[in-house]
Amino acid sequence: MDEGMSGFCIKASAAGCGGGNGTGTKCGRWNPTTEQVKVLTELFRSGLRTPSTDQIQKISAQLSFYGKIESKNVFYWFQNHKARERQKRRKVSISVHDDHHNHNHDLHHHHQHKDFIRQMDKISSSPKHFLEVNHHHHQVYDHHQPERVMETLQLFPLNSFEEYSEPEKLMIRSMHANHDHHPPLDLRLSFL
Amino acid sequence: MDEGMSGFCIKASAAGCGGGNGTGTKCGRWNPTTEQVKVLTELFRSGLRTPSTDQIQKISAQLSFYGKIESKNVFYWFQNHKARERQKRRKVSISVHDDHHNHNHDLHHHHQHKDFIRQMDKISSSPKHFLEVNHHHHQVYDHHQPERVMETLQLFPLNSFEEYSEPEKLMIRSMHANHDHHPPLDLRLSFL
DNA sequence: CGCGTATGAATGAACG
DNA sequence: CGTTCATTCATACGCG
Repeated sequence: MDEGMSGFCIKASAAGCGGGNGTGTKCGRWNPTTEQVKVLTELFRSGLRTPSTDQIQKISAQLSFYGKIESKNVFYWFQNHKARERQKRRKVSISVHDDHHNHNHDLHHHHQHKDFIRQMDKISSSPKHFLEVNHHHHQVYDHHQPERVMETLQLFPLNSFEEYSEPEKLMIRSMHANHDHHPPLDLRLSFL
Repeated sequence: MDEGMSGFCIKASAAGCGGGNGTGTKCGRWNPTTEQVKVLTELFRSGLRTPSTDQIQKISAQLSFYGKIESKNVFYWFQNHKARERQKRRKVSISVHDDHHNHNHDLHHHHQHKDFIRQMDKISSSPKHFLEVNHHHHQVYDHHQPERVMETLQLFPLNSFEEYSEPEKLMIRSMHANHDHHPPLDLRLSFL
């Protein structure tokens, strides 16, 4: 995943931040200024927890006055702040009422989705090699599909058998019943 | 994605969760190996976005060769990858443009596209409903604060430049309503 | 100077 | 599906 590629900029590219002025602007990750933090904190304290897109953009635009910032930084900031508050809070609450040992939680599995996921587990965790993922034309209502290839990709040095034909794995897009009956296409990852 | 695909990897993903529990490896959640990620990414790149049940099972069966994996992991992976790609693209935001005070240097910028991509904004939340700066109700966790956030919060002494007028990349995408060119909403942090 | 902590960033899992 | 939650990874920073 190119874009998903993440984590960190490789050091080599470190210079690219603000233009490489050597003033210590590191490009690795956003480092909020105290003013930025102050504003964000104040917004948070004012009750804002999950800003919308517009809010995020406005906020980051404003905060850019104090220094380099991107909207994703604002997004992450709120996500993290909220999460950590909850996290800390949770520790406290655990000790608060640590009773319930017999929690008869009526986990209402109220939707197929969950059931579906539930069923889905365990099905294929055994080391079976050999696959033919057939993939015919998946109807794409998605916008661009650069390449609708994936015609013959094989994932491994095929050598094995596999038998997953249980009748109970009818899930996934159960809502759509979008079943592709094994499309006669086996994908082959040649590069592997 | 873990460790960098740039080679130096950091965390050698836990090897064995499935085999035996002896190693005390915490198997809280699936941690894909780089090979698994590579395959999944390749499939995605090949155009696969919403694999069918059968495809999911086949894929996970194959990927199990590289390590523990369940079908639902594959399912979620595609869901997330698809969603995040869209999300990323959807949030083309403004902050990428100038850095007011710091608009110097335009030397050197030859980053690998990787780095370049990083510069782009991404992520944030998108409004499902018409939004106001005011968020109505949200999760169960936060429902204390006076839910009236800043109707009019401005983050600075309003002398800062509002250079939203860059016709170039300024197409903040807002899928729903809520655009009067300038939402009558300008944040004002009175307390600052 | 080497750690422990705070926090930015990423992503698996799940909800509505 | 888009959004949100939870957990983890990576790193900047401060302490001793």
